[in-house]
Amino acid sequence: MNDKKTTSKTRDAIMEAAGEIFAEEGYPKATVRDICRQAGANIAAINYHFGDKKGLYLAVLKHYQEIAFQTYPPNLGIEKTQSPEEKLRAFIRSFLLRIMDDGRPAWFGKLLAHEFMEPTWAFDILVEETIRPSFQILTSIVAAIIGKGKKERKVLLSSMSIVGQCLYFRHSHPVISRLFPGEIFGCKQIDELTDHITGISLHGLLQDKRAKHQQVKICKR
Amino acid sequence: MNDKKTTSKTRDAIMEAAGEIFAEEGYPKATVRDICRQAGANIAAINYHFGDKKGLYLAVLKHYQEIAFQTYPPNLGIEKTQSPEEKLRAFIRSFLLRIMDDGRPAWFGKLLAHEFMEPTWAFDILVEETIRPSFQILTSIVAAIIGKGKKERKVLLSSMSIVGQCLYFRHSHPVISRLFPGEIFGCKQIDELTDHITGISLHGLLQDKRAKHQQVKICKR
Amino acid sequence: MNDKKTTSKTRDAIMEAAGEIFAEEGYPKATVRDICRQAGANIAAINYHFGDKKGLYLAVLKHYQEIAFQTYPPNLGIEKTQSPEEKLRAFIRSFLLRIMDDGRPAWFGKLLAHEFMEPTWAFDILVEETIRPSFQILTSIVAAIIGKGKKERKVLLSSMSIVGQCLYFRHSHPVISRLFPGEIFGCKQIDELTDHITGISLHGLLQDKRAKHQQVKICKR
Amino acid sequence: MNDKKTTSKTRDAIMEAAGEIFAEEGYPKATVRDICRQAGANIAAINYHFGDKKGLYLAVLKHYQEIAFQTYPPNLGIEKTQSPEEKLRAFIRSFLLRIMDDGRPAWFGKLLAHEFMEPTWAFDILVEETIRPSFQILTSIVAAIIGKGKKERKVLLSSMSIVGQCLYFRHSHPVISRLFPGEIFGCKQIDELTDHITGISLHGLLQDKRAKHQQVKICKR
DNA sequence: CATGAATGAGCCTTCATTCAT
DNA sequence: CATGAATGAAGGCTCATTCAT
Repeated sequence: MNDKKTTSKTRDAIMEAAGEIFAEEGYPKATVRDICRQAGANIAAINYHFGDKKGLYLAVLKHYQEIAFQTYPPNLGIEKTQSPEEKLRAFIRSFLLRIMDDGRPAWFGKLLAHEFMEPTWAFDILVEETIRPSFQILTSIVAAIIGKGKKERKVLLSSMSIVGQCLYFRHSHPVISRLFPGEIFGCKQIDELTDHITGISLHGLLQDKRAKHQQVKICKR
Repeated sequence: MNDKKTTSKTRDAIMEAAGEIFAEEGYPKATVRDICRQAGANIAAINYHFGDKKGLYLAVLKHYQEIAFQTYPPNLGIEKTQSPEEKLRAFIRSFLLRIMDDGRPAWFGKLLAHEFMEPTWAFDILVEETIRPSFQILTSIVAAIIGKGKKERKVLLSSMSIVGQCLYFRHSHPVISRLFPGEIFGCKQIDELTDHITGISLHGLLQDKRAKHQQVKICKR
Repeated sequence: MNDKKTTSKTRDAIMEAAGEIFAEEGYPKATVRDICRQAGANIAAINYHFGDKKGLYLAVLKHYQEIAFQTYPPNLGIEKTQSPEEKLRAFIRSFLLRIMDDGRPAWFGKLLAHEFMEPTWAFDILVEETIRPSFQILTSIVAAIIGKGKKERKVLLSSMSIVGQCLYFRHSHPVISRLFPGEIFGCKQIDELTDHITGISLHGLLQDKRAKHQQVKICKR
Repeated sequence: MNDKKTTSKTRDAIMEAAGEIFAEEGYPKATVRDICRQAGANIAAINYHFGDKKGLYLAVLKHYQEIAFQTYPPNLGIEKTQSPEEKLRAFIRSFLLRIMDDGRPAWFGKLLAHEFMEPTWAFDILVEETIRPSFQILTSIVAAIIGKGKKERKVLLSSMSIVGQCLYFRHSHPVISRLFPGEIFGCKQIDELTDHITGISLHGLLQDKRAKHQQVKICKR
C-alpha cells in the first residue's frame, strides 16, 4: 500500500493544501507559492517531493481520486439486480454526491469540474481513467431504458442531458446565490436533486415510448 | 465617463481583438499583450482608452451585449400568442444559438459562459443586467407548463435542468471529442439539440401531470 | 542605419552592461539580474527590448560583431597584391588584434572565445556568419603557401595550428600570470606575438618543401 | 583530514560519477544532483564524504591526477638519452594522449583543460602541482632545441605555441564538426596529430638557425 | 555510515500598469 | 490621440546546502 509515497509531514501538508487550492482555483490559477505558504513548507519542497507543479497536480489528482473512489465506490452503488430505472437513480445520486459533497473527498469532484471547464494537459488522463468508465455506465443504463432499437446518437444525447443537469446544479451556485439568495443546492439537498433529475430524465427518456398518443399534444405543430 | 463612443481606429481594433480573445480564453487567461498584438495596437492604448484591463473587459461586455441583443432580441423571438410549449422550444433554441453560434454576435454568449463557470468581479453586473431577465423569461414559461399550483422550488429546479442541458452541450466539446471522436455538437446541430432538449424537458416537466398512472411503473419501489 | 534599433537610454545601457558581462562570464554564467543592475535598469526591460535572455545575447553578439568588423575590417587588411606570406602575417596580426584587444571592440572576441569553449545554441550562427568566412581566408592563404599538390587535410591541420596558437596566447593569461608573473601577453605585445606565430607557422608550413635535405637531420631516427 | 581513503561503495560511486561529469561539463556547469543521480547515491552523501561541492571537486582532481600520473608517467615517457627532438615528439604525443584519450585515465586531462579555459578557485593548486612541472619539462626541451643563447622570452613563446596547438586540437571539435563535417580529430588520430604538431613546431623553432639564408624570402619587406 | 527531508537564495520570465513625450 | 519606454510584483523552477534521524 504505502510503498510508494514515503510518508512525510511536509509532503502530506502540501498534498492537503494543494488539494484544497487546486480544487478551489483550478490548475492554472493556483500558485505553488500559495500552496507552500498554506502548507507551511518551503517552495523547493515541491520540487523535491513532486518534481514540479505538474507532478504535484498529478499526484493530487491521483490521491483524491483514490479517496473519492473509496468514499463513493466505482460501481456507484448499483446492484445488478436493480431495474434500469433504479440504476439511473443510483447513478445520478452517486454522481451528485461525488461532485457536490464538501470536504476532502469532494476535492476530486472539484478538480474534475475545473478540468471540464478549462482542460489542461491532465485532461486526457482523466478522460480515460475516470470519465470514460463512468460515462459508459451511464450510457448502458440509458440504452437499457430507452430500448434497444434506438440509435447511438440518441443514447449519447440523453446521457449528456443527464450529466449536464447534474453538473449544472453543482456549478450554478454563484448564479443561484445571486438570483435567489434563499435557495440552496448543496450536499444536503442531494436527495431532492436526485429525485428531480431522475424524474425529469426518466420521463424525458421515455417520451418516445409514449409518443403514440401523447406526443400529439406537445409537438403537433 | 464619456469614454464610450469616441470613435477611433485603434479603439475599434482593440474592441474587436478583445472580444475574440476574451470570448475564447476568459478574463483571467486573456492577456492585454495578446489583445494588443492582435489589434496591432500599443499596449498603452488600453490604458488610454479603457483605463485598465477591467475597464476593457467591461467595455467589451457591454458592447457585445448590445450586438447580441440586436441579433437575438431580448424577448428571444417569443411571441405572446405562442403556447408555453412553443415558447419553451423557442427559448431553448435561442439560448443554444446564443452560446453555440460562432462569429462576432456569439462572443457575448461565450463571455457569459465563461462568467458562468468561473465568475469574476464582473459577474454581479451580468447577473442583474442579463442573466436575471433571461432566467425570468424561462421560469415564467416553465411555470406556465407545469401548472400554477406548483411550488416555486419546483419551477426553479426545472429551469435549471433546462439551462444545465444547454450549457453542457456547449461546454462538453473537450470531453465528447475525446470520448466519441466522431460525434459533433456544434452550431450546425442546433436544431437537433433543440429538439432533443425540448423533448426531454417537456416530458420531464409534465411528469407530475401524468403521475397518477405512470409514476407507478417508475418509482414503485 | 539606425532604422531598426530604436534608441533608448535603457536599451543602450543594457547593451553596454550585457556586452561586458557576457564577455566576462559567458552566456550561461551571466545573469540578467547582474546585467540590469549594472545597467541601472529594471529586469523587465530585457523582456521589453530583447524578448528574453537569448534575444539579448543575440543582439549583443550582432552588435559587437558589427563594431569588431568596423574596427578590424572583414578582409583583415589583406590586399590582393600581397604575397601569401605577407597575407599570413596580416591575418595573424588581425586575428590577434581582434581577440586580444581590450575595451569594447574586443568584447566580441571574448564572446567568440566563450562560445568556442562551451558552445551554446548561438554557436551555429557564429560558425556560419563569422568563423567560417574567417577560416576560409586562412585556409586559402595556407594552401597558397604549402603548394597546390598538398592534401586538404594538411591544409586544415596547418590552419588549425595557426588558430590554436593565436587563441592560446589569448586564453593562457591565467596560466602565464601564475607561472611567470612578470610575463605579459596583452594587446601591447601583438607585434611580438605576430612575429612569433608567423615565424613558427611559416617555417613549419614550409617544412615539406625543404624536406629533401633538411628533414634528415630532424626525423632520421 | 583523514577523509581520503575510507573505502565506501557510495564514496567510490560518487568519485566515479563525479570524475566523468566534471570532466565532461566542467566544475560550474556540473551539478551535484546529476553526479549523485548517476552514482545512485543520496545528495547528502556528498556533504558527508566530501564536505561540499568544492571538496568533491578537489578530491576528484587529486584522485584522477594520481591515476593519470600512473598511466602517463610524470616524465612523459621521456628518457634522458633521447635527443631534444625526440623528447619534443614524446612530450607532444604524451600531452595529446592525456587530453584526448577517452576513458577514465583521461578524465584528469579533461578536468585540466576545463580549468585552463575557465579557471576556478582550484586553478592555483593545479598550476603549482601539475602545470608548472609539466611546463618546465617542455621549456627545457624547447631551450635545448633552439639553442642556449636564446632569450627566456623566446623559449616561453615557443612552448606556448606548442601547448596552444595541442589544446586547440582538443577543443576545436565543436567548430570542426560544423565547418568540416567529415574531418575528425580524436584519440585515434593522435599519431597523425603528433606528427603534424611536431613537424610544425620543430621547423618553426629552428627558423632562427636557418635564418641566414631563408628568412630573406619570407620577411623581405 | 547513510539518507530522506527540508531549506533559502537565486535563476529567467511574464504580467498589468504607468510614465513621459 | 497615441506610443515607445520603463516598472514592480509575481510566476515556476533549480541550485548547493544542511538538518535530523
